[in-house]
Formats: sequence, C-alpha cells, structure tokens
Amino acid sequence: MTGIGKKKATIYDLSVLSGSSPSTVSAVLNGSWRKRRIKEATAKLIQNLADAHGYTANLQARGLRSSRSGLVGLLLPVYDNRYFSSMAQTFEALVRSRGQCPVVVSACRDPEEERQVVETLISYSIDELFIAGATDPDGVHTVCEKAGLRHVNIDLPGTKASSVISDNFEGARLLTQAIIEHARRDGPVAPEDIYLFGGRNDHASRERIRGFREVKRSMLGADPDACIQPTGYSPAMTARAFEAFYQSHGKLPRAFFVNSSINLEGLLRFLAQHPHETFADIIVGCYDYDPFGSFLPFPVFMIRQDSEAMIAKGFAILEAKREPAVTHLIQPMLVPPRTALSGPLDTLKDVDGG
Amino acid sequence: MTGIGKKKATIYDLSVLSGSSPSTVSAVLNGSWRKRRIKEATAKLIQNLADAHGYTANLQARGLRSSRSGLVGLLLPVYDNRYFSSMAQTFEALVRSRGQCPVVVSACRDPEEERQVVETLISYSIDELFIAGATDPDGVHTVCEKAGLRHVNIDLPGTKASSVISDNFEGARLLTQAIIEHARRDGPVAPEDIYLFGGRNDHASRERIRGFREVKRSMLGADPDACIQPTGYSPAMTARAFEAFYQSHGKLPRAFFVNSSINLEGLLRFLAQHPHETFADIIVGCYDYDPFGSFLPFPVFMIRQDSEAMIAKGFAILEAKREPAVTHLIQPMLVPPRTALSGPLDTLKDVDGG
DNA sequence: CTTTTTTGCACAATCGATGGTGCAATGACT
DNA sequence: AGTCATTGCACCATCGATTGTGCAAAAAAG
Repeated sequence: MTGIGKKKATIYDLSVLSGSSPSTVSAVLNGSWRKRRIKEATAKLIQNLADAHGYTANLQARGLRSSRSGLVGLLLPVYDNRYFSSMAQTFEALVRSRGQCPVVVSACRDPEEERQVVETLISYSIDELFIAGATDPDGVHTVCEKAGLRHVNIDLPGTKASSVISDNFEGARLLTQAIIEHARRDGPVAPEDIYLFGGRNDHASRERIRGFREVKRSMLGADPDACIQPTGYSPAMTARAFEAFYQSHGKLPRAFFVNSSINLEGLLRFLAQHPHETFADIIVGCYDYDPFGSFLPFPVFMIRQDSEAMIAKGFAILEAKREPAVTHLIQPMLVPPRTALSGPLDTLKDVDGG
Repeated sequence: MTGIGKKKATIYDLSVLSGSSPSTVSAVLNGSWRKRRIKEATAKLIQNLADAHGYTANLQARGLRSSRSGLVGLLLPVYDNRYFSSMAQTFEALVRSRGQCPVVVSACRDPEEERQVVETLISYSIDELFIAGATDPDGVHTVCEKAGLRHVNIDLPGTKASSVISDNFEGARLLTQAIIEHARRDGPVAPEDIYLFGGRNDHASRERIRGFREVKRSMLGADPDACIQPTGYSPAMTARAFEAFYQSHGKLPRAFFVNSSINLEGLLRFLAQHPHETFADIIVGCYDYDPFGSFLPFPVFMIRQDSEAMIAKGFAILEAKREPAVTHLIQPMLVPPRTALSGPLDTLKDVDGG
C-alpha cells in the first residue's frame, strides 16, 4: 500500500528491508525457497514485506534470465466471428487455469504477418504457441523451430508439426446430408439443387468440399462442378457470388452449403438487397455455429466445431512432445435449425446480476 | 538462414562476427546509429550480418533495460460476442499501424481478475492500456497509476481516468423510439407493451434505461417500473426472465429493448423452447449490432457502437495526456432490421480467393 | 572436544540490450 | 608543427531476476 506513483519494489528493495540477500528474496518469492533451504521464518518475513509493499516480479527480467515467460500464445486469423472469438475465450480460460498467461494475437490470414507476429511473440520468450487457422502453418513452424518453441496447429493442419483439426470431411457429410434430407421434404432433389459457396484452397475447405461431393454423389447420384463456388473468405466476395447466381438463375439454389460463418455473412449482404419473402424457402447449411445464424428466417443447419476439445488436445500434444507430426481429428457436431447452444460465457459468474 | 534449432543470435554474436562492439551493433539494429555517429559502412555491414542470421532483438532484454516494451494492452470483459471481438479486431489493426504490438486479454467481468491481469501486463512493462468494459475501472486505475501506466477507459467510464464511451442515453432513445414507431404500425401502443430486458447496475445499463424511460414517457406518457427487467449479462438469466414473462402473460411483450447482444442470446434460448410461429410478431431493439441478429425472423433494430472511433479517440487521449479525467461520448448508430454492415474484416485482403 | 554433516544463506555470474562517457584517429585551421 | 573540432567507435554500468557455488554457523556423530 505504500508509495503511489513510486517505482515498483524490486527484490533489492526487499533485500535491504529484510536484511537478506537478493538471492534469498528471489528464492522466497518464486517459491523455490524450500529447495534452497531457506528458513521458514525468513521466508515468512520476506513474504510479508513483499505483500505489504505490493511487490510484483518484473516478468521481463525473469523471462530474460530464465528464457521462459509463462506466456502461451494463440495465433488467430481474425477475432471477429464466433468461431474464433469463442476459441479465444476457451483458450484464455484453459491457460489461466494452468497458471499461465494467455496472449492472443491475430494475423489476418496473411502469411507474412503470421511469421512476423510469431517472431514478436518469440522475442518475448513465450513458452508455447497455438497456431490456429494459419494460412501458412509450415512457414510459422520454421520460425518456431528455429527458436525451439513448442507449437501445435489448430484448425488448419501443417505437415511439420502436430495438428488438431475438426473432422471437416465428416462434418461436411453430416451437413450436406442434413440439408438434402430437409430439402426432400418438399419433393425430389436434383444434383443442381444443392450448391456450395465459400472457402478457398486450404485444407479445411478441400475436405469440406470432398465431403459435400461425396454425399451428393451417393444421395443424388451426381455433383456437377458448377455447384462448387469457392469464393474465398470475404463476405463481399461471397455476396457477389450469390448475386451472380441470382442474376443468372432468377433465384438462389434450393439448398446450399456455406463454408463458414464469415461466408454466411455474405449471404446476409445479398439478402439485404432483396425483398424478404423471396427467400423464405431456402435451406442453408453453414460450416460453423453462430447462435444468431441458427435463428435466421429459413432453416439453417450448422456445424459446431469443438474448439474446447481442440485446445485441450493441443495442450496434451504439447505436453507429450510427440516426435512424429500427427494430425488429430476432433468430431464436430451437427446443430439443427433454431438451436441456442451454450458457450464459454456460460461458465462465467455474473456478479451483481440485478 | 544459418542454424536451425540453434539459439537465437544476439548482439554479442554479431559483435564478434562484425568486429564491432556490442553497443555499436545495438545502435545499428535499433536505429539510433545516426545519433551515435556510426559510419554508414559499418551500419550496412552489421545490418547485412543481422539479416543473414535472422537476428531479432530479445524484447524482454530491451524492455528490461528501457522499461518500455512496445506493447499496448486491451482489457476486455469477454471475447465471445461481436461487439468486443470487433473491437479487438479494430484495436489490433490500429496498434499495428502505429508500429506497436497489441495484446488483448479478457478478465471475465471479474474485478479481482481485472486487477490481476493488469498487474501481469504491467510486469511486462506495457506502454499503454485500454480498459474496455471493466467492471471496476477505478480499481484498475489505481493499479495503473501506481505503476505510472497511461490508460484510458473504453465503453464503461471511470471517475479517475479519462473515458471514451458510447452515448448510451442517446442510443437508447433512438432505439426505443424506433421500436415504438414500428409497433405503432399495428395500432396504438400502451406503456405496458414496451419492455426492457438485460443489463445490470453499470453506467451503460443505467444510461440506456434512462433513455428508454425518457422516450417512453414522452411518447407513451408513462413507464411502469415493471417494464424494466435488469437480468444481468448472462444469456441464461435473460432467458429465464423471458420465460417468466411468458408464463405469467401467455406471450412476450409486443416490443422490447434488449440491453446487449449477449442478452439477445437469452432470447434465442427462450425461442428455442417454443414453436416458431408464436413470436413472428414481436419487435426487438438490441443495444449492440450483430449481423446475424439483424436478420432474425422478426424486426430487430440494433445499435451499432462505433468501436473504431472509440479506440481512435482513446489513442488521442493518451497522446494528449489530458490531466483532468474527462469523458468523451461517441455517437452510436441505429441500424434498421435486415441490415448487413461491413466490419473490420472487410479491410482485409483475401489472398488466394479462389 | 574434535570431526562430520546439515542448515541457512550470501556471492557473483548471467540473461541481452541500452546509453552515458571517454578516447583515439582524422581532418581543419592558424 | 601545434591546437581544436569532429568523427567513429569501445567500455562499462545498468535494468531485475535466477542459480550454481561456496562457506560460515549450528547440530550431530564419534
């Protein structure tokens, strides 16, 4: 409580105050004092002094000396959608519960940015890194390896480090099947009735497209190439693809698979340009779960990826230090329309809730 | 490119390689070499060596010595909703563009956690801190001040540091007015037709409730206290409030104001328990913008808070070092139903978009 | 009352970068 | 040639913590 605006207390200050040496103070404050055979009384004395002066360790100094920082990084492509923001939320909670400090950064799907950001994290001696949805996981891997940083890929796999990803193939199968079955309620379904929008040439998109096509072939007997419309990940591009389809066909496909919630925002932009009623009968499957997306005015089947399981598995991999780079699949979950799942926020206590 | 898995190069390594002293190397690599009158040829030589060896500065060492880190912190209550995740996205971009490194952390609306997290950030000598939506801004302020850390409150104001917040009163007025006007399309509206759900006893909620009540009084002549249902911020509690209302009234209010998108998720949970058609005619106003929320099967008016302007203003305040703690209001924007606004993601380039 | 063991702690090097200071070499000028 | 200013850089203390090592004093053993 002493000293507002004063410099922060250091072990040297406490050393003078307590009459012990800095090393003793250090040992007491970092918990290694038993190993160092410090008398319990001494430890207590120093601990009390530290508390009284609001001592907190200078983590940069500690990190410099010990070349470990207690930081665990999560590299995201973007924050601004429910899949990644809930992943960040889960990550924070998990890292905190392990007594470490979470650091989340985004790199905007830019391979160069990804490497730079990771370099920066390395400069802070982070202890572990979760690389989520990286455009160039192997590029990041190289940077990490050079620095001896343990890391794991989440969501998009790399070839050089272990990865934990959704079973995109299976998820896509579930989703495609669900929208086709739903469409069949209104009569027979032809291959040209079912489209896929969004995604690009990354592993997840490829697997989802593969699952989509496989189910279409087995349920509908065919899958014309025209039904696959990879638009990239931007809402604007996706909206344009819907608009183009609409212009040439006079309607949207009867049912379609949207590659991610970001692409689904593209659908919103399209819808905003057109009267409400025109699209009351479309059926949508979206690979990603967004609670509001689930309640749109037409049936939206969604896939909820289990980011909690992915992060947890990621930690397990980092601890196991497996040598060969393996890829673990986490099963995603099909979410029927109008479903409000609980999320990471639900574990928070809501103080003063009235 | 040399050395995979080797230790990172330091200025000492480069010092040996270049035949210069460490301080010269340091000066060259941190850009202060002109001030230090280093020959250009020497600088070039060292720079080339550094590039060749992939040198990156150890930021912990630099931070320790200079007691500045280049880090700028953003403290969030949670990640997992569009308001805060888009704030994080904007923050990242802005900080990056200033050549600093963004660090985003969440504290789960827990005052104790808030202080602890900030202590940790301080231990890393962060240069500036944005405190967004803190439950106890003044508590955090105390911690910051003790460490001489420049900081600014965003979204929820404190009394001891400057703040940048939405004009919640005005936003609530706009929103309330919009839903009342919309409701009047179907006939006269009584005070008991319009409710407010969500929020708790924080500044934002209070201001919103004040705006809500003021508009109701002026447009409808009254505002019974029963129409205000502060449920806290959790979806579960909010859902319970809707359920309770429904049990006792046999329906939902004709129109209602929902305090935040998190509370709006509570509405989803309620809806999921009930048949679709029952609620086709409700009118909702939500204080927060979520693109999917805007397209729900009933009219949803939303308020989009301008987090970009808030962050930008926050930087301006930090730079100006204003002494008296002032509070700046940023005007939010009323978003009519079925509107897809573009967000921070739209400025990203989407490479490989096919 | 020695010798050995254990206890309790102090010393000092170290992590990597920064920045004040000092000093030799070079050039400019009288 | 002697003085002075300038250029170009090296030296060294410093930031705050960690950790291997050494050495007294106290306790135990002989």
